[in-house]
Amino acid sequence: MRDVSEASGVSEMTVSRVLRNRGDVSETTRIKVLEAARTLGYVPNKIAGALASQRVNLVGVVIPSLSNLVFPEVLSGISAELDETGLQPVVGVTNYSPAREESVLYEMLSWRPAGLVVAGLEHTEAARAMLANAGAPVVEIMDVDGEGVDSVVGISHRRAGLHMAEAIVASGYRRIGFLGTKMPEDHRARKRLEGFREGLAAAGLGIEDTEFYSGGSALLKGREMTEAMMRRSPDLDFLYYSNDMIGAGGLLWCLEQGYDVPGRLGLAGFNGVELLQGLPRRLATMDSCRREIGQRAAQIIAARACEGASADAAPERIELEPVIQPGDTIRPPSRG
Amino acid sequence: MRDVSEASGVSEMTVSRVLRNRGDVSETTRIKVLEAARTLGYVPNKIAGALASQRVNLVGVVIPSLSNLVFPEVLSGISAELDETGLQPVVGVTNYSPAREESVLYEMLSWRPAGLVVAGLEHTEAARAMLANAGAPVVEIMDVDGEGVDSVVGISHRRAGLHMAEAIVASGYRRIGFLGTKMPEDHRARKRLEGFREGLAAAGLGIEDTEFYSGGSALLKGREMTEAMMRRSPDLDFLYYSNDMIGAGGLLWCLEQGYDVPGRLGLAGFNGVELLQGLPRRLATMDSCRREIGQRAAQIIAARACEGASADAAPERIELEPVIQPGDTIRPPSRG
DNA sequence: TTGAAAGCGCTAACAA
DNA sequence: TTGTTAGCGCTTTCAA
Repeated sequence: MRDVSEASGVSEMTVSRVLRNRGDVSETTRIKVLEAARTLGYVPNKIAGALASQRVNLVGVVIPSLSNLVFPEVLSGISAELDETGLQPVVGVTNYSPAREESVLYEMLSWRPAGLVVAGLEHTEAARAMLANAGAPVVEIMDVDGEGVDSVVGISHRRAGLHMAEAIVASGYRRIGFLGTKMPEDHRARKRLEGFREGLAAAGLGIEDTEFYSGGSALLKGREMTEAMMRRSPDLDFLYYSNDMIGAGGLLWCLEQGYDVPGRLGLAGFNGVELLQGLPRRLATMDSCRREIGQRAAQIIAARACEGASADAAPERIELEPVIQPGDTIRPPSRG
Repeated sequence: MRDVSEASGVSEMTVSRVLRNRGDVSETTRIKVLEAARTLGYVPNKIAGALASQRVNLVGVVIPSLSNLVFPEVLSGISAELDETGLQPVVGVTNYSPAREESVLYEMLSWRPAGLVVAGLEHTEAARAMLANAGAPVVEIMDVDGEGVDSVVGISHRRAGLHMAEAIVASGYRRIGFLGTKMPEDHRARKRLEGFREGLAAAGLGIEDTEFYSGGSALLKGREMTEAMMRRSPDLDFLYYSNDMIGAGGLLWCLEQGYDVPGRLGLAGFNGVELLQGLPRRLATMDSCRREIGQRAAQIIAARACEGASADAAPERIELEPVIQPGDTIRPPSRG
């Protein structure tokens, strides 16, 4: 900035004011400064600015993975929403490891971000403590089944599973298999499964067979697991998949095998991914509201960051309602 | 830090040394400081640290989109590689807009990042100037067809298109349609198409019909465009898609219609996405080396950032070789 | 092995 | 409308 100040013959303070559109500056000096800045290719140093003003335009976003389509979509919602506010997302990936989450959080907090968006409600004790003392708005996203540190935006995965179970039962299916990921740290998938079991139990039913995978092409795994399960338990009349990709793989396999879907065999996934629209049949699913979750979380951060209302603002708690999209792979509910 | 210093009865300077594992510090004080830091929940302020040391552990990553599967994969490669180096990616999304790219770059440079990874070689003049004067290693990724500002890691999309054309011609296909995105700013898709035309021209052929889309579910668009094209130009014997998702949609449609694939009609996409593995037939494609591109770019940044060898290090230029994966939707080359 | 002084590049607060 | 002063929280450099 010193250079700009000298080149324009204006004090550093006034240069600073021009560059931030702050305070009253005469049009004459404004132009002088801007011109000097441009010809010098001056880029302000936000590190110094942030240190001096105690204001940072960075928002930390902590997610488990980038490979799982779902998180880029959330991130995309966040990024789009923040764009208009001058805030910048900084992404940290935990690979579903609580320990890594802890260190990613520590790293982020050392930049004194304007806000923090973290996937999930389950954290180590140390991570929770950091979030509680972050001195910035924190939004935990994707899940509302549990206690948040500050604000929470998400859906109830437990109820998502429950409702899907009810829909399946209402359609007259009785012998049900479950296929999912082998991920002890995927708490949302676990909660869906728990809710699902609960919903079946209410009708006196249970899951008759399960199949889990990890890694590899989800579409392919869906095929393989479906084949394995139907060979092992040919009497099943419904398969519930923990995500749409494996569900899509299962659907393709079933169609190739000539199964009567949804008559003889019903199928459902989870997430409501765009991909499903191009399949030969639309897989039943449930929208997980990913993009909207990202947007709402970003809005909360932005609102808190812009107003000086950090400490006194009450935590928000937004529960979105995932809706069942029956598609073509579940029978209509049986009457009476 | 002042608190830690007081609580441990050690000078701020020594606290700083302990917290950074720098210089010789007696085990006694080390423990005292660490303990004080832990009980106080102290998180160092990297803003102040960066300002004082003129060192930042942030790496700017500028990509056009997060919705297009491809970029999260690149990002994932970058993130994985940086993890081990203590560097942190900061993502900026341009939505394929050169003007937005310019402002995202400006924003990033104001944080004085340790390095910059930018998708593509096409930038506004101002953006180029910023990159050239970034004072940090810059890696332009995905594309090598053109001049880079500093280092470049990618593939030749022109040659990718060219080679696919050669393979198609070699397999005896003659009446070829092209289906792609309607995106003037997607220079890589444009270059592939140019290379493709060139390859066909070398055999005295041309593209007989084209179809472009924008927005919506790529799989579904692939179906719709394929149907439209085959109704309009039923004599086509090959369809080249600018990405695998629309190719997959096209493949599903063709199979449903009972087309003899690859006998009567050949198909090929681009990217080599994992998804293809679970389709009824493997779509011919070409690996775009996305993850490796991200990794290599991150390696270059990391190497430059760690050594003090910023200014003097020669730019690297890494061209990866995409390989055709013929899958099941292109005939074997016809003999002699 | 430890500490003291100076200052990184900017902005808040106040003065002119 | 503009300028001056002080200092953000750390690290570099030098001295002890």
